[in-house]
Amino acid sequence: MLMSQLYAPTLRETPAEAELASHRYMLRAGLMRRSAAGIYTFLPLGLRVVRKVEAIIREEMNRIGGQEVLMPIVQPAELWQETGRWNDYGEEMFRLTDRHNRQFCLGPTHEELVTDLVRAEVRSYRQLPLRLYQIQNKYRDEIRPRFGLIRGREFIMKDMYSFDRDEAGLDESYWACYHAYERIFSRCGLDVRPVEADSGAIGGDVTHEFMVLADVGEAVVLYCSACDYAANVERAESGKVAQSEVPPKQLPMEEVATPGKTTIAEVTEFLGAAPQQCIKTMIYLADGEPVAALVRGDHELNEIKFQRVLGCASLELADTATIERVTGAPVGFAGPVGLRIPVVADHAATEVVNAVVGANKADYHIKNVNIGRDFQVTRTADIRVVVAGDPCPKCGAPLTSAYGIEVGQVFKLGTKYSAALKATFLDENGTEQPLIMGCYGIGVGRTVAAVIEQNHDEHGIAWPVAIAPYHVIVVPVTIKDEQQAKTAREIYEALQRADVEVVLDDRDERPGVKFKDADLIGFPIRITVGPKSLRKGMAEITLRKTGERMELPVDQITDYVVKTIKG
RNA sequence: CGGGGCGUAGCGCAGUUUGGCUAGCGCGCCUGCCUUGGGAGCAGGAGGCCGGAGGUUCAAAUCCUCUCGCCCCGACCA
Repeated sequence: MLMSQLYAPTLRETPAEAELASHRYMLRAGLMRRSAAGIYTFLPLGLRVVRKVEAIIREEMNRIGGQEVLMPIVQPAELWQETGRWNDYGEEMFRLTDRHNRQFCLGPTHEELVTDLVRAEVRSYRQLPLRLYQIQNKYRDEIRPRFGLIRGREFIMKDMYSFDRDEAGLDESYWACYHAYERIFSRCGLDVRPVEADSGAIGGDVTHEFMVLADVGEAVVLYCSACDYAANVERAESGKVAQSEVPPKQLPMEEVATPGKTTIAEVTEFLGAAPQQCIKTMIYLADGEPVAALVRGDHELNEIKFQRVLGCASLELADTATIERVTGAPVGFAGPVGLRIPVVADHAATEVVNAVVGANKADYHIKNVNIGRDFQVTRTADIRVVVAGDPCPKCGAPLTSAYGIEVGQVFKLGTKYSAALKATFLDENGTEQPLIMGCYGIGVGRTVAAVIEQNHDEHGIAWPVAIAPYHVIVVPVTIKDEQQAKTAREIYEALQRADVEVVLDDRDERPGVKFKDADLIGFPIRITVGPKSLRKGMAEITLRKTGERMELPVDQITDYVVKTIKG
């Protein structure tokens, strides 16, 4: 490809819309352009990268027995109504109506479609396991699209769906995919960490997310430095915190006036108590019924864990009226003493001796409250947000926290969709069974963005060879110099014959411009043909990632390049 | 959805408070000269219904109303 012909409009200045390195460089290097909020056009260079990531994904999916299909973007409402997700998905679903007033959505995912497809054809255990995947655009009307490809409303996603006859089969599918993902991301040049995660609205119980650790990530992950424990903050658990050996003596309860002090910060300051000495009481509505959650004052409640503990379908903070009704006090003075609703306490909250709690009475708190003596809890569970420094639940070593970009997720779905959609098969005994499903997604665009986050410097992108849009750019310092132009052309053609993906920068630009563009776009290898080396019959090779340079005789360039990109 | 900010040339911005005669600057783009190892220089040039609609006025990028779009922060943790 000739640079003069390549549609890669590079920008000297950063477009105002871009915050992250990946977003900035994808625009500046001419990989993509924005069409609407969270919706992008891929330009030739960007598309080449996307296609390469997809190719790697296809290879690894095929390798574990995946078969590619292509399902529609536009999906009928009926299927989604069958599983209940037409309502459950809410505002995030792009919906449309056709001329006959029939309702459709732009698929945010394809569980319904694929299950519908399979239920019609799969009858027997002999047809299992079945692993189908597809790569295509999906749509979610994100509340706030941002960060370029990382949180878009239209995005390219690979999804695989597995259908097995039993749990053991599902387990096999799941781990086959897990390991395929490790290979995929590693081949893309990413440093990825699989973490235990929450399954959220999709359903199912076992799930891992594949996280690219990066400061700009949207998700928080906790991982252990001593063992292999790693989890999304939504799921992360904490080990037992060591208690002091001699528990302090329990003191008598004492009501204290705390006028207008409704937050932990205000109360601790006013009373001169430590936040760890307080127990926060929060009133929630679980499927409409009030329930109280207790966490230590310096801890935060993890709603996702709390909801899992309660096993309820909906969970939200109670409204002011409900709080006043169940506690008898305005917001800010709730406490466990005398509460007549179910109370769930976090483990750490139950260990506070002589705690400060709300008095369920306006402008009062109670000091020296003790569990067992002064109040009872319905149950104790792990319901708080784990933070860095908390002990690892597996080995007790302190956990570290980091931000991550989620590039993939694997789920064990079980029978949630097959049961709802009556996708069944007959086992050896002739008994009808629901298919056991798993689903496995990779955000393709997000993966590209994540690669840039992990592979860039102040000059631009430094692509890993495996997904670089082109491997090599040949830059004659002065195209008007006949000797340089001729040699550059020869090198370019020799590389093409060797199946190297190469661009010749044939533009009549000053060298600085060409070097800057080469660095910005991020070709892994640059071959400079200039007067200095050419006099000696040589050309210069520069490796983008390391900045390493060397001179090589012109006729050895091809061999060197081939070896470098293969190895 | 709440808060904040922004829409003026392909990109980055000034001008808007205090309305005023030809709407500017830098980069990019086109032509020519010159230059060629890290985004050169000179000269000439093209390109804008000032996001859109309505209103006020002798006069609107500027004031008023409505609308559309985009960016950032937040979304209940007593």
